[in-house]
Order: sequence, then C-alpha cells, then structure tokens
Amino acid sequence: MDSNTTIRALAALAQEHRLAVFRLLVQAGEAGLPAGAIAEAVGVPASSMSFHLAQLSHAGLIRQRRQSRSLIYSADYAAMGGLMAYLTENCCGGQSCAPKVEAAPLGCC
Amino acid sequence: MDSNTTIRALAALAQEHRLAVFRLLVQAGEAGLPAGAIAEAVGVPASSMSFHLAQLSHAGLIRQRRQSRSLIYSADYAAMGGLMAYLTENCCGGQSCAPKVEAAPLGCC
DNA sequence: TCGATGATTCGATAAATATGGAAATATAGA
DNA sequence: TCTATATTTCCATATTTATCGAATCATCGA
Repeated sequence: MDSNTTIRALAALAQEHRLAVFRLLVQAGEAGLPAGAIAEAVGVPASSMSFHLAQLSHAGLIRQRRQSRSLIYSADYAAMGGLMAYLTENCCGGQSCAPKVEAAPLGCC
Repeated sequence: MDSNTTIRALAALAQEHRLAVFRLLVQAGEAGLPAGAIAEAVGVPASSMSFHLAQLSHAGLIRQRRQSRSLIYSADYAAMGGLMAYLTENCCGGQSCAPKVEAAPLGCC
C-alpha cells in the first residue's frame, strides 16, 4: 500500500458516520448488509449514506455486490490489513505501536 | 481511545503533508525536529506547516517542547499505539487485520 | 408492461479544511 | 535595549467535504 492509498483509506475512516459504517460492516462479517439497513442503523438519510458508502468503496475498504434489488456492502479485511501494515511499517518506527492485546488474535504474528 | 479521539487522529494523518511529517518524526525518534527543519524537509511554507503541526498536536499524535528559540516536535508513540489498538479492536473483527510482518518487530505480540 | 421497492445520482447549499503572505510573539546574543 | 532568528497567529481566499430532497435508475413480482 502506497502513501496515496493510505491517505484515501485514512480519510475514509476519519468521519463519524463512515467509521460507524465500517465498524458495523466488520461486525456483520462476510455476509455484509444492504445499503438501506446500514443507513437506518447509522441514522442517516439514504442519499447521504450513498455518498459515504461511495467514499469507503473508493478507498477500497468495502465491497459491493448486488443481491436482487439490494446492494450488499461488506468490509474488505485485506484492505484494512494493508492499512495496518502501512501504519506499522511507516508510522511506528523501531518502537512497537502494536497494541498489547490481552489474548493475541489468531494469526497475529 | 474513544471514537472521537480516533477520528481526530485519523483525520490528522489523512493529509499528504501531515502524513509526511508524522513519518519524518517517527524516524527522528525521541530527539524530534524543530518546526523549521520539518517545513523545509516537507517543502511547505512555515505558516502552513504551523497549521499542520497544530492539527497533529491537537490530535495528540505529536508533542512540542521548546529548546531555546526552536520548537521541537516529536512523535507520540503511545498515541499511535492507542490508534492502532482502536483499529485492531473495532475495525478488524474476529479476522486478523494485523499485517503479516516478515520479521516480526521487537515487542510484537 | 406496470407499479413498487431499493438504491444511486443530481444539484444546490452549508460547513470544514488548506494555503500562504504579512504581522505579531518569544527567545537569545551583542 | 536593539537586532536577528524561530515560529506562530491573523487574515483572506481557494478548495474540498458533507448534507439531503428530488429525480433517476435497476430489479422484481403480478
């Protein structure tokens, strides 16, 4: 992940509603959620939500697929991993910025 | 770190010049760098840089100390760690977003 | 083909952010 | 105290971002 991609991803997450959306989608897992449900959960009108979903999508952090009339959005874990990798490598120096996780998540290190 | 603090930190890093500054300060380590040197290194006029440094400072990502006539800025590793912790806990779900580092950095996990 | 549903795009507007020169502030040395 | 240096604050302006109703587009079932 290069610095421009990183900036787009950071900017995408640096907004109240979009951070809420991303967290929601991470919780929802691979199944994802339809745009309408996301808008309702976050409490934002559909057209505004569409704007935010487009931002997240453009940043590569979420995926879109059609299921009948609904557009289902889901988190792209690999992209998030790429962002974490960039920050770890470029913004944590020799110091470990990696949080001390009580129980290390599966696959960590 | 709560979600508002996280948003401020993400927004602070989501800008070309500020991301460059933060990377520079991470490299510089605890010693830090004076504002003028940062502005010159990044190629931005002093007044603009002052604005960006204030943003990073307000987000808690960097520290300021005076040394004679110079104001020395340095990265706050703990704040960056807090951001990483928030993202790991809230935006990576059960999946591991932690990057697969070839050689795990010291202190990782 | 028609109407209903789920979602996006358009367009106008409001708000926040970025830029950089000029003026002001703080410190140090002569 | 005067001057030079390092940096910030002020100000005006340009740019980007966010908001949301209305119009449009895509899909499905009857």
